[in-house]
Amino acid sequence: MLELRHLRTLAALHETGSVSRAAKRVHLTQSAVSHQITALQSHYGVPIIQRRGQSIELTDVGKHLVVLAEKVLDEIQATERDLAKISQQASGSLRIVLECHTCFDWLMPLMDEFRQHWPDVELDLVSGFHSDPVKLLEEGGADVVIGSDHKWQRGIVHHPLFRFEILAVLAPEHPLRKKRILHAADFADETLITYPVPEDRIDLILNVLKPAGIHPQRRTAELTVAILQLVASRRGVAALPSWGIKNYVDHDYVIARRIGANGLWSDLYASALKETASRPYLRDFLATARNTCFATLDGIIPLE
Amino acid sequence: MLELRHLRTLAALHETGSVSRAAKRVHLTQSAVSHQITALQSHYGVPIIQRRGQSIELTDVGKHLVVLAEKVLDEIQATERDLAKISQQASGSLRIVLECHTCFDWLMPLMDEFRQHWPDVELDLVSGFHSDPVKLLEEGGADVVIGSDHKWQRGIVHHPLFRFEILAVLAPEHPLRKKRILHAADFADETLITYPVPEDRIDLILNVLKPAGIHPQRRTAELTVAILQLVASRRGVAALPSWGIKNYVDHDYVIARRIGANGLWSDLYASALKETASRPYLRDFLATARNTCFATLDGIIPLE
DNA sequence: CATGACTATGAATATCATTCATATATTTTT
DNA sequence: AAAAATATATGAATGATATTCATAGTCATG
Repeated sequence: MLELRHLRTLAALHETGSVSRAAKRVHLTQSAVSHQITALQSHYGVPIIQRRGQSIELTDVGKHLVVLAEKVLDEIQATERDLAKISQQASGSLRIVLECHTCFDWLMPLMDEFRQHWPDVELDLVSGFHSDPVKLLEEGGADVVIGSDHKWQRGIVHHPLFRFEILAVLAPEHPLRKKRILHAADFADETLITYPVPEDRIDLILNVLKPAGIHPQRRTAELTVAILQLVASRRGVAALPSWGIKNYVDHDYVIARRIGANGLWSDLYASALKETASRPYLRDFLATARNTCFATLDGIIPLE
Repeated sequence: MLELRHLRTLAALHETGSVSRAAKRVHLTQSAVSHQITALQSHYGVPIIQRRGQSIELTDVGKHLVVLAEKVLDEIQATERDLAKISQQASGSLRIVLECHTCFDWLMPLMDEFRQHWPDVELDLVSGFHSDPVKLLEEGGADVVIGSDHKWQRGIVHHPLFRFEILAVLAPEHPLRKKRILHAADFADETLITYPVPEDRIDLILNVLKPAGIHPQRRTAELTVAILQLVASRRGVAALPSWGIKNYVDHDYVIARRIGANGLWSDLYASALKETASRPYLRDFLATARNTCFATLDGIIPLE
């Protein structure tokens, strides 16, 4: 018999277009998802997915079920919000610390949506730079930290959001355009354009350049668009999330190159105090964050 | 985590107003439903039902979940109809044989609804009296029989619908009004008004009067209203399903009395050939039949 | 053609829902 | 008032079945 678990994986299947990625998305093994699919298919007596070489495609029946899944899962989320309101767990504060500057791109629309759903929650973005954001949580100055730190700490829970690739961004006519993959040495004579944060918070420097003993010039800008403008006008190169630059790359405003043979990847977590993490509105925030990210951001991979 | 199974029992809980009846409705034990409730309550951290002495009442939270459940379950049913249409399993015939005359009361609106959902299914009511309706199934003259027969037969499946009580119906000023419970002997000098079917198809005669050697006079009428009119005008007494006479009893047009200490009960099944029973539209028909019956008919009890 | 990435499948395992047995609570009956 | 009947709750045992594990098959790519 049909269960919500099936609808959840169906939705993930649609989002990710792959059994194994969908499995990660719903925190199962690839095998489990495969079994679920076969179970569904034998239940309805018709195929639901079709192998398309590498990845998979949903059949007509599959698509109908996905439509159902999205509708139903949304409705469930909505009534769970209602339940929180009824039981008066719908107020409190949600002060967000953002370690990843580019993330503001997807966070802003998300915050707008959140504000509508939880009008009684005090929503804020904690501005400024914070050397130890987790300390901020403990001191009560913030409620969630969105960043890549996830070392175990007493009383703190880290909710995995997603993994994304950081690409080098160049002007279209930049000499390095001829290389498909860039390495540390390629950055030696470049000016690196970054957000105005310390070196140890920039993955490219921390994980690639510094280990190779390369220390390029730096120049900073506050906004992603500003960085891209500088790159496009050949003032230097940058390293940004693939989804943050997709539009600009698609329009040939800049070009993007992989960094290192396997690429430079970063993981994003939402961290909170154990107690605050159980609040309905925070759970809802995280759920919708994941939903919208997987729906709107290209090339991201589920974590865990 | 919430699953459809929870929503299904929640809906049953709402319909039946009792844990044990809901359990029967979803084919589980009372214990299982009780466990499900406690699981849900601990998941949401709030009570969902409240004991009201004998039966139970849903809390505010519970009611919200029921609303969700009904919406979601309807949507699932609707898309499952769509799936059948896509995979071209939405045509065929549904010819219904009705052994229980009163059932026409709930069957007619159901047929109207069904016709909208399955426009390509040839829907018919097989009229006339049939001594061996199951034979009709095997001969291909009908697709479903709605009646109380459910003895095992090769190739036939009996889907339980519900159990209902058959009450004696009297004119309000009938002398027998003084008795709370009627027994076989009470019918000795009465005229029994029935549908025009053989004696062995009338539960009162078969299970109560004949064993007691009582053979009252009989008079027949085709329609339930006609029978009730005859009863009201003191031409005799009748024995009809409790839900079939509820409106008339509530308006004091007639009165109803239990037959025998434990009452006279009858079970209703929908029987079909094994192969036809697997058709999507037939499964849908049975599901909606149960749904509408439990929603609209008073005093019926889930079977099995 | 070898290698890596993805999916399918049967068997083993683990989880968790359900049942069983029993206790508690409430209403009805005598 | 006590007893019987009816309804629900609960812990332990059971059973079902979803998930994982181990492995083989498929498809792309350099």
